[in-house]
Amino acid sequence: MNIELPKIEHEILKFWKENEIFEKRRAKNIGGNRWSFIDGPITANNPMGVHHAWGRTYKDVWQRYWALKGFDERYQNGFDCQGLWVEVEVEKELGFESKRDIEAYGIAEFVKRCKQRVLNYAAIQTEQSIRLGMWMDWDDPEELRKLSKALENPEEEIVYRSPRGSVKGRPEQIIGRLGSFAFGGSYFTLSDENNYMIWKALKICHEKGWIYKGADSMPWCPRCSTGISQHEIVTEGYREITHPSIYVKFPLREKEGHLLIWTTTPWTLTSNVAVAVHPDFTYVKIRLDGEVYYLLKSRLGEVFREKSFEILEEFKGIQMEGWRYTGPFDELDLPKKLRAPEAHRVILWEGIGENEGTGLVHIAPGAGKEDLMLGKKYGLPVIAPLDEFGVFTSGFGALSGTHVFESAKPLFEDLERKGLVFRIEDYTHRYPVCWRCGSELVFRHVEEWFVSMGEKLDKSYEEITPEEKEKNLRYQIMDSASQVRWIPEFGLKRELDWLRNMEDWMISKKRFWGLALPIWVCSECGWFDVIGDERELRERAIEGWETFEGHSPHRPYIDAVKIKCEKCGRTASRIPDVGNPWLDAGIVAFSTLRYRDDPDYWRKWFPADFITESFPGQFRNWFYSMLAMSTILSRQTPFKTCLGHGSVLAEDGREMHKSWGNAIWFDDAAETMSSDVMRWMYCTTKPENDMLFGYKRAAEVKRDFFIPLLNVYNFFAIYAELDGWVPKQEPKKLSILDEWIISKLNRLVEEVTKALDNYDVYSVTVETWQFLDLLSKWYVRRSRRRFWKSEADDDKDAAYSTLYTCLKKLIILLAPIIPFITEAIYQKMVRNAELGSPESVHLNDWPVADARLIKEDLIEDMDLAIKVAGLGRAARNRVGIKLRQPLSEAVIIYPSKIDSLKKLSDIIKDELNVKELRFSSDRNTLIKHEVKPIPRLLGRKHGRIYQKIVEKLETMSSEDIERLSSGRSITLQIEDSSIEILSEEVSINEVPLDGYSVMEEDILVGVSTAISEDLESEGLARDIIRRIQSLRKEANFNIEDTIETYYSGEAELESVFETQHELISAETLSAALIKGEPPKGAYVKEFEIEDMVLRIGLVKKVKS
RNA sequence: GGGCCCGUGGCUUAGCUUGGUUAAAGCGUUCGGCUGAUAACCGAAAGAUCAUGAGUUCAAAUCUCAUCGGGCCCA
Repeated sequence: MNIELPKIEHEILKFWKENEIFEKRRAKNIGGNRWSFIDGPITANNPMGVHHAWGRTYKDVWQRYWALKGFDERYQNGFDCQGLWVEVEVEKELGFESKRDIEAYGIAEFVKRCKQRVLNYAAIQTEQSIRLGMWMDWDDPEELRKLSKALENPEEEIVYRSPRGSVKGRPEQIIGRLGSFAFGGSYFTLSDENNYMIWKALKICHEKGWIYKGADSMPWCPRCSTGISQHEIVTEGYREITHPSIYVKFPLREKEGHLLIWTTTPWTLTSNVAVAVHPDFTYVKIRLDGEVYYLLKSRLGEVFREKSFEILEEFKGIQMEGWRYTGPFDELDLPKKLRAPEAHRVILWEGIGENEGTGLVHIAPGAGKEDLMLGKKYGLPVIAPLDEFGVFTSGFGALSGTHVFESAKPLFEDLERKGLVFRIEDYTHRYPVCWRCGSELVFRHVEEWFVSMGEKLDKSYEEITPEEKEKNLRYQIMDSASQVRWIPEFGLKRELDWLRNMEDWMISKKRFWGLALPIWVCSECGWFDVIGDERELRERAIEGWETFEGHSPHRPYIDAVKIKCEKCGRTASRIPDVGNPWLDAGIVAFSTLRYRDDPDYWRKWFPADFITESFPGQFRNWFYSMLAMSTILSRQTPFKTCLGHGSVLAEDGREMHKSWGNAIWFDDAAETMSSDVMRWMYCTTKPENDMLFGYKRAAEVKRDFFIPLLNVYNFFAIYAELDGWVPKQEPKKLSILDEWIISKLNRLVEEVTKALDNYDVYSVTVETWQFLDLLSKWYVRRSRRRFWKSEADDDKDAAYSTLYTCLKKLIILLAPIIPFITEAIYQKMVRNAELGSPESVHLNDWPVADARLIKEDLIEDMDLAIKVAGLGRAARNRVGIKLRQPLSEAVIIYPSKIDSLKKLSDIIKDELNVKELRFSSDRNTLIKHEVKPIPRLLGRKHGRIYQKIVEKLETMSSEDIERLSSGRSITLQIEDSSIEILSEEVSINEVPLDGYSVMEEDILVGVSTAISEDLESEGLARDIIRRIQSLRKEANFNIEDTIETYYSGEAELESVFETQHELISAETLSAALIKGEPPKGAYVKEFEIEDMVLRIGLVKKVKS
């Protein structure tokens, strides 16, 4: 088989489609045990990336695995459809700059564009996912594109071919029902059911009193008139900017002097309410030029520089708490109205740093995130100075109507007039900007809708009582999270940590394309209610229903519907906000499992056995929103096991970026390295680590795993075809090598099954790779001669049968991970050989290990034999005798295992190319001790007679050597005197016996190095055989062709052809060895063997 | 400011839960060998202060603490 993997994959995709293999697998499993998987929706806003492919590989691996085990599954992919990301892309398409452009364009038209974009990218992602090998209940991508186009003619009825049959209707209605049970196919979070299901959940929250209108201070782009999320800032939204910073004096009311504060956003001074100090830092009261100031001691040098000042007092920040001061803009209407002047005081905050400013931080809850948090804590008023375009609202005197970007100058002039300026200077810092238009962001106070998470109680989760939990969603969600098996385990810790700290869930977003939040508010009295579903809305509608009817629950049509205020009797309208998109994704364990229309179905599939997603972000996004929704609706977890994985980085260890030139597009990767290689790369990465993805690694994986796999198959295929071998019956007699690899195989089946049951595919790749390695590098290598044999005996049949079984089981085990190449091998190998075998590798049953076939002893012994072979080769290597040269014997010293190793003698003999194998438990069979005097000790001690001692030592008896090497001393007779030699006075080395080379590692192996004439001639014969074989190949003869061999050359070589006649002709399939010139047309070549010339000619013998 | 993950030969990683011989593997490098599976294979060699420091212990890559560096998240 060739190794152009992408080409094979396209063929397999065609095969699956034409033969409806996936449909057959599903049909086969219907009614079986259920395995429930819920797909975390992929945002259908751009093409799929290689980072998506990691998680999607996991998803497919386990869906396929449980399918092979006969489990019934749902196979529903999900697309995330609503939210700002889609809006932004559509705005770019249309060349829009701000929200105002959208309003001018028309919300209905804009929303239509968003739907179209989502459908188009869902189509592309569907195609890409199919290319990756994902088996899902896919909508036809062309049909999705058709829907997208059909939106241009909204009134025209069309026919949509859904996976479960054709349906007719207006495009908007069809789109609203995508993914429904009647249609089949992927779920889309824009579907009517998904949206209404969220309504139901929100209504439950409202009934429990958890929905409220609150306020948050968020980064805001005055130009685009929209809030920017923290995430958008972090990814690409900081720039070095120089601003005028100002030191301002806040006069104290009941004490002498001023608080000295510092800010880089002077416009926020208009909304100042308090001043914060760090409770533990040291502050000082100082005098400078006759004025008294308070500030952080460690900032003195920076703030006053060379000026001379006098420290009057030192104290901790906590002592300043409650000091009252006069604010810089207390005369303005709005601060007065909101009673800011009365609220001014010093508060405590541990978030203050020591590296900039004065250590006194001016706090404006209407213009800063932390400010608002502190304001809440201390019950401070909130002054919001800017409207949505960044202009000062009324109530700010001369500043009203001024844009925030133009406000610095008038502000400074005003402060100068009041004598409150200490110093103004430029300050450069990293400042957030809008990633779309580059405008500097401001923090703006906005009213938003929240779901209360419940009070953060001042004790650990374990200590929360059932009564406390009853009212507190936060701890209820923790209960749910604790029911999950998190992989890796630290997932639970992280999720609980997030839940412990999280603020109330802000569910509103002031945009256009998204969930229509089902909150209706009376503009007169402020009463509000949450609508729970479409029927309730219809019942309570007092106007606008006709406008809405027939539309999906999206803006603008839903906004037409009004209900009656139950408090004052006037009209209540829907709030214009759309929902946080994590509501959309969080509800899918209910919306897609038919919670509303078929509770039995829901109970069957809920909770999911398994979900898997990339870690970054999901603890606060999908994992969280799933848990939250499910806790609200059912007080339990929606998924039992959650497998998380890291991020995909480029091969240089950095994030992939188009502009850095290190990004790899999914489509390119699939067509260059192949989907199987990608999938294997993902599965060979430990999920908790980030992975480095690139073509270099892909080439490595291909070379190390895919090519050996194909080589083993090719080896099998070549000979099986030659012999016409097909699996018929159980082989009569397995060789010891067969039994060994079958043991390994069954053990592998056990281990792979266990690992996949445990959601650990990494171990599967390790185990299968090791098995393939042994199969290829030991079993096949050692078995080659069995396949070459010309006669079809039982041993040959056993070899075929064993290799066939190993390959077949191996590819079934690997099928979930690399579904293409395993299918390709299966089709060629199994389908041709076994009548009635399943049509596809994926239609097989998962292999079951036969424990009786696992021979632990044999596995151990073979490991040892492999080691012995290695040591033997190393011993030969050491004295430079090449492996082609036969030797008379090898000796193995390993007392404990001699008997079991004897069974493997033939294998070891052949591997080491020795005639005999000798076993012994006596090391002295191979080595002797060599005793050498240590001159430094003996020479000094015995002086003159030292030379005589040396002589004596050279000829000493083996008993004496033995005494010395065991640590005892000996006595030498020299010139009538007895000399005692201590073992410390000599160095004792182990050396091989003459005629042997040895190698030791736990086990001692030696080979005899003496080469007789016969052995030498056989070695030469092997050299000659090798040359003839390579010539056969060069001549393109078939493996089974018989030849005539002509030779001439140096006499010594010529004589080998006579003495080793049989060996040479048998090995090379030579019918005759003929001395002399070859005839014309022969394939001729000249060689050199050990500096001797040999000329060989080959002629193919025509078959009679 | 807080939480979590990671740091092991030139490169990529295993080992850490449960401390115990000489820290394991692949790639790369060098030398030698084998080969009718050949886009392979086998043997050997060189190559690691296991991020740093302290502690616990008879014994630490492994447990504890601190520091440094990379990453994720929260504030």
